[in-house]
Amino acid sequence: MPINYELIKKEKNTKARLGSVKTSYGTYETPMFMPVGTQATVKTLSKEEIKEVNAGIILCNTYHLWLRPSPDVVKKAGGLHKFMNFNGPILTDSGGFQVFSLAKPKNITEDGVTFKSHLNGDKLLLTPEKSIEIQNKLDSDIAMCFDECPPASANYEYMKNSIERTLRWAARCKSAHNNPNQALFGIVQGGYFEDLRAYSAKETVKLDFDGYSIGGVANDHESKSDMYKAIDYSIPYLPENKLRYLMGVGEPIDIIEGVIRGIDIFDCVLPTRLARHGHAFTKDGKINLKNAKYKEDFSPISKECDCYACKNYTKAYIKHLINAEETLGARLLSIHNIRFLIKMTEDLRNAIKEDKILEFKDEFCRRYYGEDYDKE
RNA sequence: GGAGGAAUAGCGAAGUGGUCAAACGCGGCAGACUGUAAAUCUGUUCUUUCGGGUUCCGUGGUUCAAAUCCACGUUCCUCCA
Repeated sequence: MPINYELIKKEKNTKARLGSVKTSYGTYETPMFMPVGTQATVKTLSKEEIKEVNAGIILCNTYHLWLRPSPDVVKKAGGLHKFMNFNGPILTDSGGFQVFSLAKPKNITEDGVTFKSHLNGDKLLLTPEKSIEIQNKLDSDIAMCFDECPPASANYEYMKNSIERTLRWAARCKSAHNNPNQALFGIVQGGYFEDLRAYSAKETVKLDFDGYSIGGVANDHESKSDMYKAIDYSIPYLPENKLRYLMGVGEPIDIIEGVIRGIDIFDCVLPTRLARHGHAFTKDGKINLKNAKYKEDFSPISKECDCYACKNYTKAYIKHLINAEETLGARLLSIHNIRFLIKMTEDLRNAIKEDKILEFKDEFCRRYYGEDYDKE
């Protein structure tokens, strides 16, 4: 068994749960946030910096690594871990999200999905078998089934056909999978339709995967309440003894709401992308260091943050770096933002231990959203 | 001393009689970003009590109408002596 999830404790007042994941690189507690490193790099961070923010698993992408440098190069290097010199667990996304971000609906057939390479325009066919073959070669610790990630706005008819196909693809992924050191996760889809989420979850679980994820959320400017419903519709059918992964979600409040609903792991590009765009998470809300008011602010982003950026640099300096497009600025903010989310999941784990998850949420939101939260 | 050329918004630079408060880029000010085609994209950037007001080196002039044409001046650049 490449990974082993153990449920340690259920929180008293919600569906939140504390768990641990045993991997060949050590044991990690959940809930946990996974930084995204699409192209075999958490953008701007060295492996030492990834470790220093106390990241557990990180995520890389099948589609991107397929195009460049190619799975064969990674295999020759000795697998993803050796290639990127990262000695921690790695999850690879299947390219399913690229079905949403790159492909047009007409490019999706029973066989797979036709992409136009974003690098050189080459016509490419990604199938469940191909995705698994690539992930096998990449030798990640957790592979994801190749799914269609349909837009949230898809109608019932489309969504039903889509999840049926994704289920057939999941079965194909499972039979194609032959890397004994790699776990394989199934993906629940179904948009915001209660019966489709339930159906997708039940049928995916029947196929018996090493863990389950909920996909197709936070991808189409949907409302937060819709997104939370999609989780609520799916969770009851997922087994308690397996890891639950909410794909692509990473706004602080969404992580909290996800944890409350029984999610164990999250991934999101937000902390690193926001960093490159000059924004920083703080307990008092998200701030934009590009704003003129930080020009002479010689205090750290957050006095209560234990990250490298906050211990060593001021807002004024980081603002200057961002304004001057110096890479150190993006790097310091990436370290800070990832650490912020990871620290938040550490705090969430403590709150679960003390059965105080709702209090934690209230306290967090009161500071993060200020008066706006009290009005609700 | 002589001959040419140029002066446009914070900067660079289009525009060479009306459709010009003036393209575009940079800079400035804000906003967006959720399994990364994203160190990207969007808005805004003379002034205003939103009716308008005041602009294209300066001063006069031509014209119904001037950033645009004419005269003089100022400054800068190039070449010749």
